[in-house]
Amino acid sequence: MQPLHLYNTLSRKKELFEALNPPYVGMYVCGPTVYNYVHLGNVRTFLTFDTLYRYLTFIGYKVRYVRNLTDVGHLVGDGDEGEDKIGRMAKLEKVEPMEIVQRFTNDFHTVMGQFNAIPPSIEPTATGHMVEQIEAVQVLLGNGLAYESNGSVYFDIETYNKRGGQYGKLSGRILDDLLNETRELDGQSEKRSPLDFALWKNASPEHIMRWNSPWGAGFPGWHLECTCMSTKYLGTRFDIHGGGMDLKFPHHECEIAQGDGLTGHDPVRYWMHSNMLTVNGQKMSKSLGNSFLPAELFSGSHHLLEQAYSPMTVRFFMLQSHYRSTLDFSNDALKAAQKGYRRLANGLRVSRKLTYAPTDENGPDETKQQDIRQAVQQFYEALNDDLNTAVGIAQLFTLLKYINMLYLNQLQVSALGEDVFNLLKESFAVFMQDVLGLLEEGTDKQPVLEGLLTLYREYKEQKQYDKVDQIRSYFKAQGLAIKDMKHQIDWAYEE
RNA sequence: GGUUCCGUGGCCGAGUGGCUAGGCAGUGGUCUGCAAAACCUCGUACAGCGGUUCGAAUCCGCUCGGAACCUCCA
Repeated sequence: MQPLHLYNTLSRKKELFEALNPPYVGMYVCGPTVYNYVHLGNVRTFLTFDTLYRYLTFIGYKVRYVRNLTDVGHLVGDGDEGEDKIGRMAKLEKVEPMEIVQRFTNDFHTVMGQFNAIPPSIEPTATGHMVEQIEAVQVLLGNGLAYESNGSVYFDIETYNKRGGQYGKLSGRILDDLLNETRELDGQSEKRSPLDFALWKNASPEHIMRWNSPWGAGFPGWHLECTCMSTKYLGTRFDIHGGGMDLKFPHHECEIAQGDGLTGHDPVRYWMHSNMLTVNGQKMSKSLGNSFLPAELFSGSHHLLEQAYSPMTVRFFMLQSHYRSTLDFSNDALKAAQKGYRRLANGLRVSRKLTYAPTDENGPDETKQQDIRQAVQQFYEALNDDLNTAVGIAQLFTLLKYINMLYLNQLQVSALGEDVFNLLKESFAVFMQDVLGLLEEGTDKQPVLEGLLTLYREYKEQKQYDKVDQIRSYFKAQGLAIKDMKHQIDWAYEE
């Protein structure tokens, strides 16, 4: 079997994944700026890396997963000018900046929980690492890779590149082109070059988020926090750095330059980027006005949504595509995903009831055994191939078919043999729940349903079809279906 | 304009030289009080043109169409 390969943005190739210090893996993912609600596009990135985290753990790595919260330094508008996003919200609402941070941090955690994302091992904040950031600026000033100007400190890209740095190598940009294309902006005169980015910004008197520093009161630049927090918790060399594609330039480019300037090398071994969620072919973003919030999705209350969709439907929808492809949101696609997910969820429910209790003397069917073994094998192959969850899910549907056949007595357990039966049952549950993070929804209602079903069986026995139909309508209203099978009666998730 | 990427059957979406991905919808069947569910069956699609090759959706070139980044965004 092919071992795990991951696509490295830096080399533009799928590379064999070799942990720097096995069995440990360090993974850093750029988290949200907590100045507003996360929208569905943001969620895609976090679910991608949640799946990677799950899979790495599943195949035996001990992963330290660090995902930060940006609670200062991310500015509105152009480049290094403009208001702090959180500071602006705080002013608008006349509250403390930390109230803004707390509110949207809470929301973010709630939302990620709804999507069944595992919390990271460490979730550091920029404001909590002011000392580290100031120290980093001092080191870069000492190196001659940064310069102070009017109480602000900028990274000197020209010097960095003269010393062998390759600013632009991650995003495939050439320095001269960047210089020619960069718009001259007002107020950038304190920079030596328009490409230079802020490590520390002088705070104007009305700026409410400010910290004392050797250069006066100010605040850290957005790029610096990730460098400081990733290397603090994962070391000066760590395995994986992830984020959305739109962070490649300039954010991750700047991180490489900072990390290189501080440690003498890029701390990151594998750079990974997840692609965008689009709506009608265009990137979902707040500025385009085509974004919607998870809460709106769950309630269906948005003009782009024809109905409500559950968190697991959305998770399944996202996993059906590859993380490096753009994924276009549409109601038709979501509805299809909902049905597909519900079939799987039903399989999960049903598979728990299956036991190995052969009732005949027939021997195993080698073709079927082989089919199941192969599907299990191909699941690993798919995930090992740069986390190809789409192909992994295809295997799940192969396994589902056998689970359904066993459940409906269309196939006898003896045809599989005990080993393959157990492989089928366990693999399906583990792949779906542990690796892909797809849970069965609405399990709390199940006792009530079971009670109704008992009544249903009685009425059916007595051929009281009007009452039978009544119960069936009730189930239908809950989005469930009653199934009358040869040997038993059960319910299932339907539309 | 520069950089990168994409264009797959009714819809979504994998696949990157020969081997049916998968899901949803649709067809016919088995089963059934009627249904539903489940299972079986059926779809020869790869933007267009040219080239390389024994063979291309997959490689190369051109054309058309779309996107992301280059300015805050996961």
